[in-house]
Amino acid sequence: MEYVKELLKDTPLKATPQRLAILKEIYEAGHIDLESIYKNLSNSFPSMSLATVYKNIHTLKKYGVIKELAISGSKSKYEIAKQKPHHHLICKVCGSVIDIEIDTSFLKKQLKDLKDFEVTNCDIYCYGICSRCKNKTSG
Amino acid sequence: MEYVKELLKDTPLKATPQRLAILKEIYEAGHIDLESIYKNLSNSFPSMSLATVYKNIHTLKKYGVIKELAISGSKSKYEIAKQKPHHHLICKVCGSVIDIEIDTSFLKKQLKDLKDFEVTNCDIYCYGICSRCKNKTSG
DNA sequence: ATAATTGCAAATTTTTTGCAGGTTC
DNA sequence: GAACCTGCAAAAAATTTGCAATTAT
Repeated sequence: MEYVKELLKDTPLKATPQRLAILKEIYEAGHIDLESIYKNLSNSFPSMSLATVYKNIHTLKKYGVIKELAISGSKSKYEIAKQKPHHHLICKVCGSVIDIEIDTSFLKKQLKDLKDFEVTNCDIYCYGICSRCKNKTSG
Repeated sequence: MEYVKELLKDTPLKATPQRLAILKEIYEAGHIDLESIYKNLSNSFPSMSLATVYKNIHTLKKYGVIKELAISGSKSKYEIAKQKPHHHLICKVCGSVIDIEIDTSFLKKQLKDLKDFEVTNCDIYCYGICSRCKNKTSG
């Protein structure tokens, strides 16, 4: 619980048990959608209301504690924001998300000189099939 | 209208006036969200129902005629799928989307040898501020 | 003590569905 | 004429809101 509490230290947000439980869920899952957070917590935290999850996702995103991954064709997933810069592999079959480090110096080079747009950050989503699903299909 | 009709030729989809109007709207807008399609068409096509827009977006996406851009923090936008490969600049202020061609050879090189994932395609979303919004802010 | 947060229930918004009538190929 | 598509209205799902009671700092 201490790790997730740390995540709030630069924000005005209070460390309520509900909020910490939500953060812990995201932290442990790596990437998780809102409804799954709620369902998973319903066991360990029966009083948790869905509205609280919504409100927290909104607030945590607003303060940059978590980051939303908007995934084409399925629900958004959330991850802890403060991590080493990385991008994402997304399995088209099972929907799982895997972090990947990509050297983006080439990209920055290409974007630096745009004259009608000033880029601050890029998200790279790589779609394909994970080894687990691939083995199921071909095996 | 002929251009958008062409887009359906490799699919089993019928060229209804509603469907063509939706495609034309997406084609002309470049990138547009579902509700805007409906609202824009409500003038020129008063009988168009929202359910028809939903059903068409779903079907057109399924057959690869259009592509969904999942944008973190706002509604998905749709674009015509058959275009020269490109990626997207997204203005954080006004939400506008601009196509950009990026040389992704660097990326492919890095993704080719992953052993636990087989990448089929990548989407690059570059966030920042467009010149129009920048001029408003600083001017 | 103060301001923020929760949980609930209700309201709102978004998306899906079933079906009768009409249309495309 | 067969299969598909539309529009409507209703249903279902997702998200937001207001507020009284509670809790963190």
